[in-house]
Amino acid sequence: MSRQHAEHGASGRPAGSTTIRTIADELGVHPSTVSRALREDESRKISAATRARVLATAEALGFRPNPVASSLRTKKTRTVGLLIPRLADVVLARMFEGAEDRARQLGYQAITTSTRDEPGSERKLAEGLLERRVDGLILATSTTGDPYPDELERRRIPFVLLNRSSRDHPCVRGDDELGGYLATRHLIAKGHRRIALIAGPPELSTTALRRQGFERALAENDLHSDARLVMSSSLEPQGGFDAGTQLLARPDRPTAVFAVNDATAVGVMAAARDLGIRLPDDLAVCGYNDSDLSGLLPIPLTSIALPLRDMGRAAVDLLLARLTGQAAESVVLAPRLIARESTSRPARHP
Amino acid sequence: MSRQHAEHGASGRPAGSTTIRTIADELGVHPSTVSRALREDESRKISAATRARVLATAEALGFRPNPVASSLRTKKTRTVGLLIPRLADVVLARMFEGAEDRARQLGYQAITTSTRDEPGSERKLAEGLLERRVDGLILATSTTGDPYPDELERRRIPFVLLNRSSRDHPCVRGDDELGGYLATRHLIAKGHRRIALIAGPPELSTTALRRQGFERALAENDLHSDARLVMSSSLEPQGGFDAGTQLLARPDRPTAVFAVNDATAVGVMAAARDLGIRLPDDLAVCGYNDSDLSGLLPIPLTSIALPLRDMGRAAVDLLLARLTGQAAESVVLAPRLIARESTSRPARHP
DNA sequence: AGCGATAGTGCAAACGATTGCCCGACCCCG
DNA sequence: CGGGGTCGGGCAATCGTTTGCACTATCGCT
Repeated sequence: MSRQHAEHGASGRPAGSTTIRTIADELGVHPSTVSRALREDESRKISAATRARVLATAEALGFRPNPVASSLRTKKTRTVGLLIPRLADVVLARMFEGAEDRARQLGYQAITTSTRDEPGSERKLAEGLLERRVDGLILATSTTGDPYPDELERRRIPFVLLNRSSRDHPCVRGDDELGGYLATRHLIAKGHRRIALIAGPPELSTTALRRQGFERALAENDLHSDARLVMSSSLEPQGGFDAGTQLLARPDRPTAVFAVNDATAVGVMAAARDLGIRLPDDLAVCGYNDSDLSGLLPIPLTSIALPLRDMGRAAVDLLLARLTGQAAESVVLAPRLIARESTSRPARHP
Repeated sequence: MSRQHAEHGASGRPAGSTTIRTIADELGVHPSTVSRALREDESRKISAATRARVLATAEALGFRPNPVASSLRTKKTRTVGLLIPRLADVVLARMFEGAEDRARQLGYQAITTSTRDEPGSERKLAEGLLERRVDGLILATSTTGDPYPDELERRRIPFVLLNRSSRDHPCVRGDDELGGYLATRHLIAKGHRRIALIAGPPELSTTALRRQGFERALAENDLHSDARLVMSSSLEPQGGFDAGTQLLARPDRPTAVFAVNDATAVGVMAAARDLGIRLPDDLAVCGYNDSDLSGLLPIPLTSIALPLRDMGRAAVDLLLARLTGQAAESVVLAPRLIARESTSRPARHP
């Protein structure tokens, strides 16, 4: 209440100037009493009257509890670490937004770092977060052979996987097998029989499962899977462009392409353009993720939509469940096909 | 050294099990000695011999200092808060990556939250970060009338602005006036005389300055700025589409459009397509930011490139300079025009 | 030889919150 | 009136690190 405090306008005193002790002195009670009064939970050890007084002067003094002190004592930081491959990837960014949002709702802070897909950086960065004493980790980075989740398990460090699964660690992901199936079935329904797959990198669960769905759809329709029509690639547009250029230069080129993400699908479209192949008449293309660009391309792109934001949210929920020792069931969310112009024409067989 | 420690494999003991005190006991010295030995800086108050011994057993015991305890004592968290409008925006995400990277290099942790462009959320989220005791803030969210930076200044809270400037607060940004000028001059050089501007929201320094550059280029070439060819818009593709649809439906429609970002430029291209206007012959389009999509569109988009990652880095450097009380000069980085097919044809005047 | 400087450590008090334990007051009831 | 129970709150230790201060050798210098 002194004059020096009055300077700090709208937002009260500078953060940290008033502590639990200031309040205690003001009221002539013990700091521990203040502490208990401030946290509801404490099994009714505080009279309603003093609690009210504490709350009132806390408010009046603009008290902001110091989470650092609290963390030191409780050994909980109310912080979760989120590791993702690249932030500039729209898909991951959206999951991040969901996660960050949900974490904040629950009184947690999400802290995120991107591994840039550099080898070994997943582990290094995760350890960095652990040194900062995050309560748990969300990994959106793991690959199929990745030993790191196993190690975390052994070390009893709470974590969940996001988007990409590995072994049977708790994971929140889309149903990629189903997504691949839906995409391919859609193309088959349009009459396509020579369907290529831009498969992405093989060591990711996402791409591997989309491929399985692709093959299941082919098999169900008595189409043989032609290994020459399945191309590994990066997940960047350039990868789609390179693979697409090879595929489309073949004499018996495919009439449809399923690309495991939108970025490579865009690359394929660019390759087609350079080869003078017109969409959607001469070639159908289906992507994955339904990034916000899909609908705005000159030829709007058919794609598989995933509830990305919900996935981020669910990952946080799952992790927090693990933190409180509850049973943590993996979550698999359903994808949805969004049909657009890029697959609008029936196949024209040569 | 006991057996229970041996279980934890590759990464040493569980984080937090060995403290400075463990080491002190092991060596028969006082904890304060260990503390001093571990931090180089300490003005040579420790003999090389004991330092070596401390370092050795710290290593052997897998000691990881607890930053929470350290923060409590020093009142520094080595953490900076970064506020950005939307993470799913490629431009911002790239700046974020730069910032996060640089922060880590310097022993800091960047923690990021996105405001989703919701009104009032900048302030609310920033205060949340401050309650978490971040050492400083990087705001990529401020608008021209925004009172929040002024308030932070009054409260003596260290911060810098990123991308968008406000008053003369310390800021790292691209030279948007120059960028707007370069884009427009490029279009003029192609022979265009009726050039429209998709201006974005007027309350951002970025868009306002790009517009100023646009008008300077026109004035230098004795072209009058036609208010009917300047359209406010959102920064989303939809905004470009709407504005573009209006502009291009005019009988005396422009032969070129400068859109203040790539997303709206894509929207304009979509509008042109719907109206049967062909690019690049009937219409030239120039965007801004050179997002990685620009080069992959069916008609690759001419755009203005900014060193986004460097901007993120520079913002961290600037903030840290302020934190250590050094002079903090704002940084303005130069943009670069990347000419592509969307502006490849000379203007054809009706 | 004497004396001040200095290097190297130890000591203990912080930092701000949490929490197990204890204690006094009061109530209820036989 | 006494005993057990409950309620409300105080006490002090604790989390792990940092840092001002005090102390003791050792060293250099006159």
